[in-house]
Amino acid sequence: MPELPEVEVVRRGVRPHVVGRRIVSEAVSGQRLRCFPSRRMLRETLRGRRFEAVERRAKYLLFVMDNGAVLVLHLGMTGRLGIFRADDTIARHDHLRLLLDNGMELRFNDQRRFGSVQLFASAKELNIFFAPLGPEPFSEQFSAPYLAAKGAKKNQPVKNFLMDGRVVTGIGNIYASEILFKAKIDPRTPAARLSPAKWKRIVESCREVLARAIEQGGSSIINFVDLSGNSGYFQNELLVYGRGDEPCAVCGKRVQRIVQAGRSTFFCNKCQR
DNA sequence: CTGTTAACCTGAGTGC
DNA sequence: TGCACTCAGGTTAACA
Repeated sequence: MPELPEVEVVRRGVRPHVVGRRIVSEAVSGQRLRCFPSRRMLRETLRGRRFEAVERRAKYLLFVMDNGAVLVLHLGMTGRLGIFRADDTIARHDHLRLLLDNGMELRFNDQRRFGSVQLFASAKELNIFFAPLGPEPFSEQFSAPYLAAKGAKKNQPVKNFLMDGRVVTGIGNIYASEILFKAKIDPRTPAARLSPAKWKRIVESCREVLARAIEQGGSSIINFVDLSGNSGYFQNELLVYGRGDEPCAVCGKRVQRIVQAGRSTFFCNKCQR
């Protein structure tokens, strides 16, 4: 589920609940996630530590602790974070619970277990892990010339190119379709065939679509909710995603659904060339 | 190297 | 009520 906007909404929601608080104890489900630190590692690194900051890189949430360690969460497709009272009922798929020094508990729930939990001892270790990642969409480095250079020899469809975290981070299956609709570019176009002007439209559309989605609290397609359990609103503004066979909002022609690299892509073959 | 497929999981929805 | 099947916001190893 969560792409950049949803992860950013979660970050903004969780930050005021944890920064300045100390971790009293940790509890885990024992269920297998994509990555999960050992109980011992969790205890030794986190117990008694205070949260100093909550940051985001790509679709990862970074909890920076006062000992320099960083707890890194990835929400996968169905991951959620919530703040609960310690005596609130534990839900199915609550995989990590961190009891805070104010009696509240930060809980990470992930139904499909595609999410991950990682611990890094320092920012240096973290940087090694993040080294392969491309730039953030809102960074200066992310520009039309950058994309043109990166895509110069790629025959890969531009939609899949944009979803590659080594190219640019945070764009997933929903926003890739929305961004290309806004930029009026056919998602099947090989990256190498895009003109500088089209790359420029892509960069602008990325920023506009993602910024608007953050403003609207993200998109709730199946189960995304923020820290307070509220849905986002951006799903109401999705122009093509999930609208196969519906009329295009701009020209009225039917929106197409195709499959690219195993994922659904939605687009208007009249508006997007 | 490049690009696609399958696999990792659970659960909701559909059609019979 | 049940069964078989499809699909879902991500990532990544394996494959051609």
